[in-house]
Amino acid sequence: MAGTIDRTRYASDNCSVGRTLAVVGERWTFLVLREAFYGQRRFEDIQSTLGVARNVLAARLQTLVEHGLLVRRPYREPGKRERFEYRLTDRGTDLFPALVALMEWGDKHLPDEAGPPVALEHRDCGARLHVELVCEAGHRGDGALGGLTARDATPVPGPGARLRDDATA
Amino acid sequence: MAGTIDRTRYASDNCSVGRTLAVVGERWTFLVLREAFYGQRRFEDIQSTLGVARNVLAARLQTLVEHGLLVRRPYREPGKRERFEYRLTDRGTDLFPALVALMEWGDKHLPDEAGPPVALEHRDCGARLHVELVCEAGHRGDGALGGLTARDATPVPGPGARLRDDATA
DNA sequence: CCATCTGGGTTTCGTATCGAAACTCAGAGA
DNA sequence: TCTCTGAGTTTCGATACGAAACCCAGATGG
Repeated sequence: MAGTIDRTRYASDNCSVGRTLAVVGERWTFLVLREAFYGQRRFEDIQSTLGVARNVLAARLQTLVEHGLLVRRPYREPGKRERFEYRLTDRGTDLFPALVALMEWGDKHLPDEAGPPVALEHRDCGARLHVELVCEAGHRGDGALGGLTARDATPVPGPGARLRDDATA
Repeated sequence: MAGTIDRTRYASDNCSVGRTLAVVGERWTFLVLREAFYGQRRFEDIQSTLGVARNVLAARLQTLVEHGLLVRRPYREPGKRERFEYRLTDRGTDLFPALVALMEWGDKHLPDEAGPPVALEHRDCGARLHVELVCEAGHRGDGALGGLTARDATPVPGPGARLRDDATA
């Protein structure tokens, strides 16, 4: 894994991690998405369970809508006036593996004495779900589930890699 | 996936996602870790490739060391004085799947016209690596690689789940 | 043995973001 | 008409961030 993206040659400012974090890297964004994954859709519900400041929540919801991770859509309960709720789009649900990866790291390295507060079950069979690094060729690693680790990975410059302005020829 | 953690009953402040983000959720932290995964170890190198302010980099490195994701260790090049470098610990490399998940989301949803700037290869066989949601029972999904999606996942309260203070009996 | 260079930071100070609490707004119900 | 409610917006003090200057210690050169 080490040393395989030569930073004396390749720029770092067009990285997909950086671009992703520009969208979801602010303080409360992932927690808002977590609540969305748990089915929370309304401003008041998210605000009260999360305890986030209302102006900050408004700002986060707005940028998530702008970037297409949530859609703001009207709803109306009987006898109530029309209001708005926020629902995950496919773009939003695609971030689920990242959220689960963060959760699993916390479960392992910052454990609550009582155990994990949330577990993920396969809807169809009830077994536990995990995030894993897998090889397209189907090779398995040493992990409990056969997942690979960072030590099995070699990052290589892809087609979108750009040279640094000051790269030596 | 929807509505399965009842937030009128369960507290949100002991979530593993939240605890993880308290450690790695600040602005530059993931980018510092990314450079660490690419083999960068020295303050000057990280600072110049990332363009982060030096005081902020110093602060991020310090909290990553405090939380055990990096170790600060001395090194000495011949004819130079002793200096320090930062190396990933196992605790740090365990965050690799989260980083890859963020990268893959960016590759898919915020693509560079030229393609991904970085690809991951399996060190042993050269095939591409990906992050996937997998079922412990081995069930496969519809994805290209058989990975599951958020829609296959049901979050359920785990042993560490705590009731809200104001939860109704 | 004095000056300079270098890696790895710390200080200072101005700007941007966050958090808490108060305020707004519109439509439903009494 | 008065009040309630969900969904925000405004205001203002407290943090965090960014740029640039400064510092420190041990090579290295003259």
